[in-house]
Amino acid sequence: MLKIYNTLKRDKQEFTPIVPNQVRMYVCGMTVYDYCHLGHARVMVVFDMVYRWLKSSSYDVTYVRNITDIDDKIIKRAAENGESIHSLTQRFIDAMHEDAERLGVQPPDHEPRATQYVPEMLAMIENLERNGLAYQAADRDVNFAVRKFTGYGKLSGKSLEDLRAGERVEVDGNKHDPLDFVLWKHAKDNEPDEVKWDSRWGKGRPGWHIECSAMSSKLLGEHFDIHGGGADLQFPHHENEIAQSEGANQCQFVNYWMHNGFVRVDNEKMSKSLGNFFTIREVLERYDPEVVRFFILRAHYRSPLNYSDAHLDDAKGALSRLYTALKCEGGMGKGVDWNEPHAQRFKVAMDDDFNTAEAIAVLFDLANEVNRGQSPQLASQLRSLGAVLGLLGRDANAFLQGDSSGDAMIVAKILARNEAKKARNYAEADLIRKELLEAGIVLEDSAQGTNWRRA
RNA sequence: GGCGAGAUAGCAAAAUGGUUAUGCAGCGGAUUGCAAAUCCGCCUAUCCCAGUUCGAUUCUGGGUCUCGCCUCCA
Repeated sequence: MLKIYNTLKRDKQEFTPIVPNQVRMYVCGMTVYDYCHLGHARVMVVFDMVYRWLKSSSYDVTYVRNITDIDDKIIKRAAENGESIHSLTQRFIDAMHEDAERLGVQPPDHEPRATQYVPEMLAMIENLERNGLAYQAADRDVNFAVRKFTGYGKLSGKSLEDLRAGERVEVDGNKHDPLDFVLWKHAKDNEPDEVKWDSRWGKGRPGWHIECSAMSSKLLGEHFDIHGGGADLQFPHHENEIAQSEGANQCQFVNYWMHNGFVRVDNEKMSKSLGNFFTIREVLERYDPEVVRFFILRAHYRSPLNYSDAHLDDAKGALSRLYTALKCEGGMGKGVDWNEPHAQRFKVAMDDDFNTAEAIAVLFDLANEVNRGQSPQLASQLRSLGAVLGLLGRDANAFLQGDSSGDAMIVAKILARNEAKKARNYAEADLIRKELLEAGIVLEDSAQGTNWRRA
């Protein structure tokens, strides 16, 4: 029985889908005005893992991850670049897809873009206005009246009083309450036509939060199972989504809220505003994408994850151990035998709020068994369990030898060394091995011959 | 200031009211021409102070420290 930590209840709960055997899941994706960084990689990988586990558990899953392709930063960046909004966002959407694919992230079932759902957003805002929860202010922005929605703060555990006491909310004279947030931004003269849509409140563009409410209810229905995103979206974004969706549709919005922890650098949140981020592509220049995926999944999704080269080096070594065990596999994985003890432990771990750290520990125990008995069956099991997490999909040597440029030279050196060994010229043999080691090539002699891998 | 999360061995990271986490690193042994890989064995741990308990790293209370949200953020 799957249990999920539900932010809404602050507790692990048994997962019961609204419709038996079906799961509808929405995850907040990226705002596309720049390359994705490692924090974005974590969201994509974590919810990809959730998606895979749900499917592996025989659920029929509909997974939606949106793309925010209209917002202040996008407008600003496009203006700076002297390029159109569409050209800018398309460029970074393409880059995001490239990054995601390299990290082994499966495409969601739907990837809606905000700009394609403006009519749905306007319809929702009309609903809110009809229900007395939205108003057009003097500056012609349409705002959500936070005070009119009972239950505001139930996700983030904040009360309106607490929030007001914060005094960090900038006072906007046009809002009835400083905490009211914008649903529809009135068009400014200096903005390009590309970001202006007609509406009964005048030309304008959507606020940030409304897109997720509109797109999720359009694609998944007004009431669905799982909504996820980074922990920083809990407030205000997800809180506001709840207010909008429940305010407009008059029914429960989401049953289970999931939030993943941050990627940190030197114990600090990795973020664009702090400037301490590494883009996915920067990291992938130096590390194998599977190492990065493994690094992310080795921690529990709700825990903080410190990024450093040392930690990625460590992950690389650990993943190499798993691939080394795979060398004795006969064919490729034949599917998981769920009755096998390791698979059962794996399942228990995954069903316990997606405890991938524990599940991966089981993989290492299994690798040890494989190595002890040189069992192709268990090796196949290891590969198949890895596949459930989107790991261990490659040929063992392909992973261990990595970039195969220079293969011919390596093979030639190994042949020369074997000749020297045959002639009992160990000084020469060791010299060749040392040379290769300095080039990052480690040799492994065995009864079957000499194998090599990259250090 | 308000609200929330967390402190586990050299590093990383799970779990648990009593019994091996796991990976990397380290130490000893097997194997090897020597190595590497692998196997066997070992070493390091639960922030501090009270309380509950036969027994707490785990539960409760207090403290210290760290991180996050309260402003755009995955």
